[in-house]
Amino acid sequence: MSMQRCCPPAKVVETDFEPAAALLKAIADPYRLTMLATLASAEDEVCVCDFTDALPLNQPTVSHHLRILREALLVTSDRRGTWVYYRLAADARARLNDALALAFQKKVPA
Amino acid sequence: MSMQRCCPPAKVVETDFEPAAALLKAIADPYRLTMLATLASAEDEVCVCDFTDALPLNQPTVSHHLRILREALLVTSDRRGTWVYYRLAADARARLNDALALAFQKKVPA
DNA sequence: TCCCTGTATTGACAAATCTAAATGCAGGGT
DNA sequence: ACCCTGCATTTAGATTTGTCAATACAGGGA
Repeated sequence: MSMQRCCPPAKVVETDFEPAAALLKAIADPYRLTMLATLASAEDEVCVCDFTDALPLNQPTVSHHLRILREALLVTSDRRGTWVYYRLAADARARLNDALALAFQKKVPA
Repeated sequence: MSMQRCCPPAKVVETDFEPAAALLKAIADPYRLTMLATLASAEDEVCVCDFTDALPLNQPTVSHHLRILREALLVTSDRRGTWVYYRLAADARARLNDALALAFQKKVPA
């Protein structure tokens, strides 16, 4: 005869996780985490030149990673003269926490 | 004459972010976030068939995403008869929080 | 003005990722 | 034994991502 059902059918969540996934993807890279951690640790702006000096990456690659963080609105940039300084966005940590929380929120009680 | 230095040289963090980045990369996908959220919301195991039914993905693709979560140790699987059930790893949330915290920890006071 | 330095962008390439078709495997029913 | 169903793996193709070389741009100094 027919096999039993596998289980009480579980309800697959229907939230749109595209924005959260995009945000998490922006930080899912060792060099970008290094940049974020440096900005967080500095609690102040950091010159691009510090990254190009310290990281084993060419300057365009550093720019590329910073751009990804910038477009995710996790950092802001400020040019003063020849140099460009990056700063952690004020809500960076909160937005990442929220992305995690979105995935891990418990079932809403009916 | 010589230009001034850009700034008091900022100290770029030297932590190894490879593991944290790998963990974050495992969840940086909308479908995998959906799966995690479903497992978290269910607070119980979920049959693979629920995902293949609910998601606009073919079965091998569902298996692929589940494998990535499994290899990141974010979920566990358990076959019972024909069906395979997935469950959120007990420390999944904690490990992700730790990955974030690693990036955002403040400068250690000297 | 011209040059020089720091940063961003463009273009090209290799590697990784996502997806699906085909196939393999495990376990239950007959 | 055989078949059927659910899931995993393999293979292949398209897209995305990370990297660098070359180039462009911005701003300061001479």
